[in-house]
Amino acid sequence: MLGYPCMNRTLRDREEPLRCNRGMQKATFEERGPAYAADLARQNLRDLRTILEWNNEHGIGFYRVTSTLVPWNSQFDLAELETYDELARLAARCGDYVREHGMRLTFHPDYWCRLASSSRDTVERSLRAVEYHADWLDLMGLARSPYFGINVHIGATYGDRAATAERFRDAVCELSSGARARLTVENDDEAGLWAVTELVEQVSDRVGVPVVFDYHHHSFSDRGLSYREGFERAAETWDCRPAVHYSEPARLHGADTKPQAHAEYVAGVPGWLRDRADVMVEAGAKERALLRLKDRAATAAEH
DNA sequence: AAGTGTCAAGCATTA
DNA sequence: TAATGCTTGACACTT
Repeated sequence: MLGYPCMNRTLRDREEPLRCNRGMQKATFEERGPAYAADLARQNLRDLRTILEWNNEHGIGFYRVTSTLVPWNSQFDLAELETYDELARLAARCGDYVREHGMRLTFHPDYWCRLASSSRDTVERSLRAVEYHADWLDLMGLARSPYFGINVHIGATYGDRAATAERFRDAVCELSSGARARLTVENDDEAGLWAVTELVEQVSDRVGVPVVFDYHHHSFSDRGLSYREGFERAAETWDCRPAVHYSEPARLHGADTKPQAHAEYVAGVPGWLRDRADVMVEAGAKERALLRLKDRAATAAEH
């Protein structure tokens, strides 16, 4: 399966925009509190169902859900919301649809989720972030498996790689069983950060967290492994179908940007990767990049 | 209605 | 020691 992250531009551009990432700034949250967050969450969950239907109708089975699905969820528990039952019903409608159609969802908490931080406060906030993503998956009734993963980066070395890996493993062991069962870890996009091999050896082999192979990031930290070799190392850490990320550098498409920047579209996902994994295509044009790929494939088949 | 500056959270780099 | 980039949309305020 192929997938795309978070925003469906086609549905967002409608007269009545559909989206599942309504949020608010701090001042508004302080003024209006969890009740307003619950109202936005209701609209987000309602639209998520429609986005999933649209995806399915367009042959897209894989989707990354935004972390703003329930805005400000770090500040309250879902269960304490007055509209909890309604949110639970709306979430269940999403999960039911996913299961009925054999689809796959993942989450990707933002870059301040730092489970290996040298600051204990940051670790605790990060643990909390993973937990509330897991709450959402529970609410949807989706399996406690990395198939419905919560994907994070280590994202720093704090000047001591071994100590950082150890803190990450310790944090993994602090998670609830439901959250831990869903956690995945992805290779970083800088040479000095975490490469596939390091994640496999220092995290996955020790505490069983599967490694999400990011094809583009691998080019910054390949440690001498080809793309295929990097993928193979990561694939061994999965006991279900691996999830991987694929994107192409914007530079390859003529943009004058830093090497890490993603292109708007992708020319094509390698067949060997598609055969073995579900591929999250991270392209600026989001779902339109996938539609273009399918279009190209159909055109090629005619010739 | 359209335009603009700013935004919860972390870290590394630079000035 | 303090500012900046990351990556990007969307919020919130101004015109």
